Amino acid sequence: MAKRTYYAGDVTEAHLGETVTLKGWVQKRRDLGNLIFIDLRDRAGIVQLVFSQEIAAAALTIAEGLRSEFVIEATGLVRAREGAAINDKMATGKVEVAVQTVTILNKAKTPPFEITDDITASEETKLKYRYLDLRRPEMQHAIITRSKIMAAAHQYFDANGFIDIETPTLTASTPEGARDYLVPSRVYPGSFYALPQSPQLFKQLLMGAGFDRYYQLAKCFRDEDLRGDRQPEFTQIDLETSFLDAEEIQDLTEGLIAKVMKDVQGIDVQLPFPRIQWQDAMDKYGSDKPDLRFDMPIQDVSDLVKDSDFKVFANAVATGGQVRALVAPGAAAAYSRKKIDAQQDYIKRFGAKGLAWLKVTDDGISGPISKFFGDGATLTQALGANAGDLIVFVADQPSVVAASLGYLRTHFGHELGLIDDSKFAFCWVVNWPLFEYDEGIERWVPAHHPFTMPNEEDVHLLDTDPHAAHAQSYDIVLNGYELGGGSIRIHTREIQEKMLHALGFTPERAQKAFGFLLDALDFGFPPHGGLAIGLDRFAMLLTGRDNIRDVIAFPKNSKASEPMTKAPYPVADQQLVDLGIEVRAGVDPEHEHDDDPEA
RNA sequence: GGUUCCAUGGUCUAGUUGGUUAGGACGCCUGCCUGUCACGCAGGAGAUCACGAGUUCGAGUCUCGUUGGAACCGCCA
Repeated sequence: MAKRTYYAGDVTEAHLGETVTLKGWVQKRRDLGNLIFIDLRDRAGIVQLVFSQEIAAAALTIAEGLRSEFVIEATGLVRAREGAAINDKMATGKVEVAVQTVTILNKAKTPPFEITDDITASEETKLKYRYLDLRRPEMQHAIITRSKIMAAAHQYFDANGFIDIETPTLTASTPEGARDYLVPSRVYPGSFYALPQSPQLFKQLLMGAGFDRYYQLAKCFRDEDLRGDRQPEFTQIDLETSFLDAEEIQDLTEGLIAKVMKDVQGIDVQLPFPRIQWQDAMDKYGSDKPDLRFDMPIQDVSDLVKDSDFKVFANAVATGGQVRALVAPGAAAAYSRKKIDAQQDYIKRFGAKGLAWLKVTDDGISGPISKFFGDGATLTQALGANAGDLIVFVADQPSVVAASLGYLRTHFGHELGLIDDSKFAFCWVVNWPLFEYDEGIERWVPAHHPFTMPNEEDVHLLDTDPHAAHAQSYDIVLNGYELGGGSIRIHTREIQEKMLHALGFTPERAQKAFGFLLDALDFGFPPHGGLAIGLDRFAMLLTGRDNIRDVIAFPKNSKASEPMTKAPYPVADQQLVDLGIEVRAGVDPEHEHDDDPEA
C-alpha cells in the first residue's frame, strides 16, 4: 500500500500536476462506457476520480467493478477541470484526479440506505447501522464539531489554571433528584453502586481539598425518559472554583463560550451576555430558558380586563390568577379558527382551559370575544397591536399562563419566521427561587439542588420562610435551550443543615445521606461555586440540529435502548448468580437471553 | 405512568366506498455509451403489506390484541 498524500476533500488547485495517493470510499460511480467517474469520499470531503483508456486501461477495468462504499486506494495526477466540466457545487469541483493505479482494499455490500445528506431512512434504520450513518458528511461534521468544542474547552481551562480531575463513575446512589442507574456489587451481594447523575458532590469536595479550580468533561447518567434534547448518558463540561462570586464564575464561563464560538464557529460573540432575572424571564417569555433570537414579549392585561363582561377574564383575576397576552404580528390572516383551535388543544396539556383571541382589523377587533371589548382600542394600544395582528390571551394561574404563552411565543416565532436560524442568542437567567413546589409529590423541592446557596439577604429566611428565599444560581441559556447552570454552593454546615431541614430531612436522614459532605464542611471549607454546561446540547445547537442524538456517536433511541448492540439485554444466569440477583418480573420473552457463554 | 401518531420490495412512499397483476421514486442487476457530477438510454430482479386473532364470499384497507418505532405531557434535585 502506498502512503496517503492527502484527504480526498483536501485536494485543491494548489496540487495541480502533483501525483497523489488517496484512500476512501466510493460515493458514486458514473460509468460512461470507456470513461468512468468515481466520487471518492473520506472524512474531509469528496473529489472526483477519472478513469479512461488514455489514462490507464488496467485501472479502467478495475473501475468498472467498483460499487458504492467499496474502500479503494487510488494514485493519479491532479489535473484541472475545464469549461463545463467544472462543478461549482463541489468544494473540489475545479480539479479531478486522473487515476493511474487503483486497488480495491475492501468490497462492500449494497448499504441499506444511501450514504448521503439528503437521507430518507428512518431513525430506527439509521441507528441500527449507525456506523454507516456516521459516514454521512453532516454526521461527520457534527461529531467533529463536538470534538472541537472539547478541544477548545481543554485549552481554555488549562490556560486559566483549571485542573482536570476525574471523579468516580461507580459511586453512591443519591436520595434526591433523578433516578439512578444502579450497578450491582459482586463483592457485596445486594448492594449497589450508582452511576453519577453529575459529579456535584465530588467537585465540591475537591474545593474542600484545595484544588481551587477544577474542571472535567464528565459523563453523567440519569435513568429518566428521553427527549430530543435528553439522553440517559450525556456529557457535561463541569467546572468548580473556590473564592469566586457568581459574577466571576459567569465571566469565566463567558470566556469559555467566547472561545468555543470563535474556535468552532469563527464567531465573535458580544460579551457580557444579558442577565435576566428569573421572574422577568417567566413574566416576559413564559420560560426560564427564553429564546432571545426574537422579541415578542408576553404582556399582562389583568388590570385592563378584570372588570370586563367576559367572565373568564374577570373570574381569573378575581380568583388570584392573571390574564396575559401575546401579540403575534401579522398572524391574523394566517390563523384560521381551526388553526387557533389546534393551538388551544395543544396548550391544554399545560393545564390551560382555553385560548381567547382577537384579530386586529383596520376598524377595530374581531373574533368571538370582541363584543366584550368595544372597538378594542384600549387593549390594542396597551399591547401595541396593529391591524393584521393576532392577539392571544390565557387566563389562569401564573404557572399555567407562563407555560402556555411561553409555548405559543416559540410557536409563533417559528411559524411567522421571526427567528433567524443563524443567530446565537445567549443569556443568563439569574436569581432563581431556592425552592419550587412539586405538585406531583406535594412537597417543596430544590429548584436546582440542595447545595445551592441562598442570596445573602435571604439566608435568614431558611429559619422563617424558606420557600420565599432566592438562590445564588444562574443558568446559561442559548436559543431557548438550557445550555448549563450553576450556583454558589453552601460551604458551612449550619446553612447546609438548615437547607436539608427545609427540604424535610430529619437530622438522621441528612447525616446518613450527606454525612460525608456535612463532615467535610467542618474542616475549613472554602466558599465555592461552579457550573456545568451540557456538551451535547451545545454541540447540537452549534451544528443546527434539533436532536442531541446527532452529536453523539452511539446514542440511545427514544426508548433508551441501543438498536445496534440491542442494549440493554438480559445477562446469562451465571452472571446473576455471581451477583446474588434474582430477576422477579418484567423479563420480556422476546428479549430473553440465550445462555451463550460468550454473552 | 399518560396522550397522539406511525409500520407496504434494500430505502422512502401511493394505495379511493373492502374486490388492483399491490403503483411510483431512489437503490440494485445486465447491456450500450469518452466529460459525467441527481449522467443518459434499453431491459430485469426484488413484497409473508410488522405479528396474531376476528368480521366478510373476499382484508394492505375494517375491528381487537401484540410487538416495534416517533413526538409530546409527567419525570429530568
